[in-house]
Amino acid sequence: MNYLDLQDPRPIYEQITDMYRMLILKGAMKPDEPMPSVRKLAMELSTNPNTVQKAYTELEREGYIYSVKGRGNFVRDNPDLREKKRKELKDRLDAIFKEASDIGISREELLK
Amino acid sequence: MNYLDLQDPRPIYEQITDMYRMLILKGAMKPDEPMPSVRKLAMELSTNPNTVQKAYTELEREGYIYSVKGRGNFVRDNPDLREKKRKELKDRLDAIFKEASDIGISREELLK
Amino acid sequence: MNYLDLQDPRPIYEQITDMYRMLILKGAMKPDEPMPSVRKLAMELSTNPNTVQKAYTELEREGYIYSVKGRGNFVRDNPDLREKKRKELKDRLDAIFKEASDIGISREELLK
Amino acid sequence: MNYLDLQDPRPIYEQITDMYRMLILKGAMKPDEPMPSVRKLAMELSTNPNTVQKAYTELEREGYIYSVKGRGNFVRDNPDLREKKRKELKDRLDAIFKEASDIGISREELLK
DNA sequence: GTGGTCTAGACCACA
DNA sequence: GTGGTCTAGACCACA
Repeated sequence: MNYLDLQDPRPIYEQITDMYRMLILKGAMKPDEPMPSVRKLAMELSTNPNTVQKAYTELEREGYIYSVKGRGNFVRDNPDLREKKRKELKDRLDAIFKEASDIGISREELLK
Repeated sequence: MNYLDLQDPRPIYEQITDMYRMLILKGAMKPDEPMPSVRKLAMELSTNPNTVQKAYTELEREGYIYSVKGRGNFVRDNPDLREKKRKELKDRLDAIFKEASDIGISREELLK
Repeated sequence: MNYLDLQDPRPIYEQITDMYRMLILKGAMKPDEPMPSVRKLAMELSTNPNTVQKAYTELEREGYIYSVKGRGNFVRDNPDLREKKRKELKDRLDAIFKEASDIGISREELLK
Repeated sequence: MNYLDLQDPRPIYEQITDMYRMLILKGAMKPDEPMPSVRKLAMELSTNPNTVQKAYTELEREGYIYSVKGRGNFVRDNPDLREKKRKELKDRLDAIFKEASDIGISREELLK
């Protein structure tokens, strides 16, 4: 089980979303598998339920999970997410290459 | 001269540091060349002098500029900066490759 | 028989009322025809009997069904329901047209 | 100035997003015009700053506004929003027509 | 002054 | 039990 890193400059809710995005994209959590309950995860991470709720709301908005009132949150079956993530990583890669090229460092020099 | 992009989510002081880091690394500003005065740049960017000051303090801390009391700020002659920056870009690149590999996307798939 | 869509954001009891409202208005269920028993439907939908009970109470309140103590629930003979539903749909339609017109989109532009 | 309707079953934060979505789409608020500050709007609506913050976060996510740290929130220049909204209204319209047709009510009967 | 994050705790709807 | 909304209040970064 992963724990939060208080040294990490990212806000707690973002560390939680990042953690579950990876678990879901990696296939470690399968479609329709239940997410930990908001209150339980808050206790496990020694954080506030509102913070977990905020993370879950964000994951739902992004299509990673869905929520059923009174029952809990569940992993969504969303095959597009992987492709979206690939594109996002590709864009970040290109931004780095551009930054490098602006100061005269070539792709090759960076990759080697 | 570049202007600030208010729609950019980065804080203003960071947009300023980023801008001057690039200008210096690129060689567009030479060692010992004077930086614009804090007040003048603040006016040009229609921002708060405190914000420009914060950016300059950060650039000084990173070794990009030096300040002379009563005279202003100047570009520092620092040949290591380019290598430092290359390393930083390389690290960010590797972080992306790791993130990709964690969800089963290879370097090759990302680069093509 | 329709099943519940757990990814549907509507609460389960509402999905049940919606389903039976349609079946009754459509004539797929006739007056005095018995509704499935609360327990049986709960099992079929793998949901909680309390949830089905809540749906039935709502359908009764709206005049779609009537309940006979000890015997179960039955479709009510209620010729006004169709007209009520027509009016409700009409109202929702007008609300959409108003929302559109507020931002300068005409009925015609929306309908085409 | 609009006030909240406590009778309204929608949550407060949603009433706020709905209100500003309309104002922006209608053109009553222009690109780069400042939104009321979180604290000020909270006072005006006699609600909690967190609730306004939640509304603004949602508006930002949907592309209606952008936020500048330390300066405030501003209306975004986003010409796609109107088309998105038109599509959303169209979809809701079609859903009503489908519901009607399922119980034997024609488009014409509903529109007249 | 501005927004953003977080905690503690209440209350509600739903299953 | 579950999630969702809201309040009150603190603290931080930024301009």
